[in-house]
Amino acid sequence: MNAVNESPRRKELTRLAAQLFVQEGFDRTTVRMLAQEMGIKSGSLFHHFRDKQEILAAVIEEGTQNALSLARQALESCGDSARERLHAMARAHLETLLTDRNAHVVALYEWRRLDAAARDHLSHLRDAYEALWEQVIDEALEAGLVHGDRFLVSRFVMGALNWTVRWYDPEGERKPGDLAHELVAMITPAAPLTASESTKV
Amino acid sequence: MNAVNESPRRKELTRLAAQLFVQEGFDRTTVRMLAQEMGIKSGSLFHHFRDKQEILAAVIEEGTQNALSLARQALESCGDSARERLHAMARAHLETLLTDRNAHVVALYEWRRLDAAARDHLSHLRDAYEALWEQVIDEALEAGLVHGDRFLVSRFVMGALNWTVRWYDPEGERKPGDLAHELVAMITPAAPLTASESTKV
DNA sequence: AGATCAACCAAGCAAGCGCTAGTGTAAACC
DNA sequence: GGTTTACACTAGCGCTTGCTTGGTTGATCT
Repeated sequence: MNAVNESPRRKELTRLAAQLFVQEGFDRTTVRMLAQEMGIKSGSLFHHFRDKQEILAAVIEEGTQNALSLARQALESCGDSARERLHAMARAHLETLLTDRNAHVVALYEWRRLDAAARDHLSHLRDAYEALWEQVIDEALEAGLVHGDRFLVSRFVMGALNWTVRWYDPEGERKPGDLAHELVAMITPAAPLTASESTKV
Repeated sequence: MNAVNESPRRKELTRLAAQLFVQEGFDRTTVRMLAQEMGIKSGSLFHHFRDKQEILAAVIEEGTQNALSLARQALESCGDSARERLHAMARAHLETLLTDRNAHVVALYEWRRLDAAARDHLSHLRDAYEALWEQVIDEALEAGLVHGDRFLVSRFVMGALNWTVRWYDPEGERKPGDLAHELVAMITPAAPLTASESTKV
C-alpha cells in the first residue's frame, strides 16, 4: 500500500514480478499474470502496489540498491592499488548482475517504461552508483593504469559489463572474478597480478 | 502485402515505424499510432504488412542488412593490418549505429518480441554480422595486437560498442571515427597510428 | 468483547487492443 | 474496354487491459 513500505511480503512479490518482467517484458506482463504467480487474485495486487508502474519501480530500486551497497562493500574490503580497486568494482558489478540478474535485466530493458516521477527518483540512485565507477576510473587514469578519455573509458567499460547479461551463463565455468580479471587485463597494459585479485571476496 | 516486397513505400513506412518503436516501445505502439504517423487509417496498414509483428521484423531486418553491408564495405576498403581492420569494423559499427539509430535500438531492445519464425530468420543475418567481428578479433589476437580470450574479447567489444546508443550524442563533437579510435587504443598496447585510420572513409 | 487492520476475493467497468470484412477508386494491363 | 491490381477507406467485432468497488476473513490489540 505504502510506497516506502518494505514488508517481507512485498519484497517477495517484487522478486516474483522481476522474474515475470524478464520472461515476458513489462508491457506483456498483465496484472493477472503477476497475481497468479503470486498466488493471489488480480484485485488483491493493488493492496500491495498502487499501480503496475509501482511494481516496476520496486523491482528496479531493489536491484540498484543491492548493486550500490555491494560495490561500496567491495571498495572497502579491497586493496588500495588502482588495479585492485578497478578489479573489485568490475567483479562486484558482475556478481550483482548474477545474483540479482532479473532485477538488473529489468532495469536495463524497461527503464523507459517508468513514469517521470519514478525515473527521477531512481536516476539519482543510479547516478550514485556510476559516480563510484567514475571515481575508480579516475584513479586508474591517474595511476597510468589505463589511458584515454575519462568519459569514454567509463562508458566503454560499463557497456562491456552490462552486455554480459546477454551472453553470460551462470552455470558455465567462468566465474565473475574471472570475467573481471579478463576485462581488466584487456584494458590495461600487461602487468603482474597482485595476490588479492584472485582470492579476495 | 508480400513479405519479400521491398517497395519504396514499404521502406518509408518501416522507417516511420522504427521511430515510433524507439519512442514508445513496440508493445505500447498501437497500429492506430503507426497508421496516423504514416498518414493512413489503421485498417490500411494491413495492406502493407500482414500483422504488427511483420513491421517489427521489417525494421530489424533493414537495420541489420545495412550494418552487414557497411561492415563488408569497410573491410574491403581498409588496409590489411589487423589494427586497421579492427578500427574499420568499430568505425563501421558506430556509423551504422548513428545513421540507422532507430532500427538498431529496436533490434537491441525489442528482439524478444519477434515470433519464432522471424527470430530464426533474423538471427542468421545477425550471426553473419558477428562472424565478421570474430574474424577481425581473431586476426587481432594472432597479430598480438590484443590479448585474452577470443570469446570474451569479442563480447566485451560488442558490449562497449552497442552501449553507445545509450549515451552517444550525434550532435556532439565526437565522431564515430574518434570513438572507434579511442576504443581500439583502449584495448591495444600503445602503438603509433597508421595514416589511414584518421582519413579513410 | 469489541475495534482495528492487513490481506484477500468476486465481479465487473470503461477503454483500448489487433485485426477483419466489405467497399471505393484510380491507375495499369491485356 | 473490360479486368486486374494497388492502395485506401469505414465500421466494428471479439477480446484483453489496468484498475475499482464493496465486501469477507482471521489475526492482533485494547
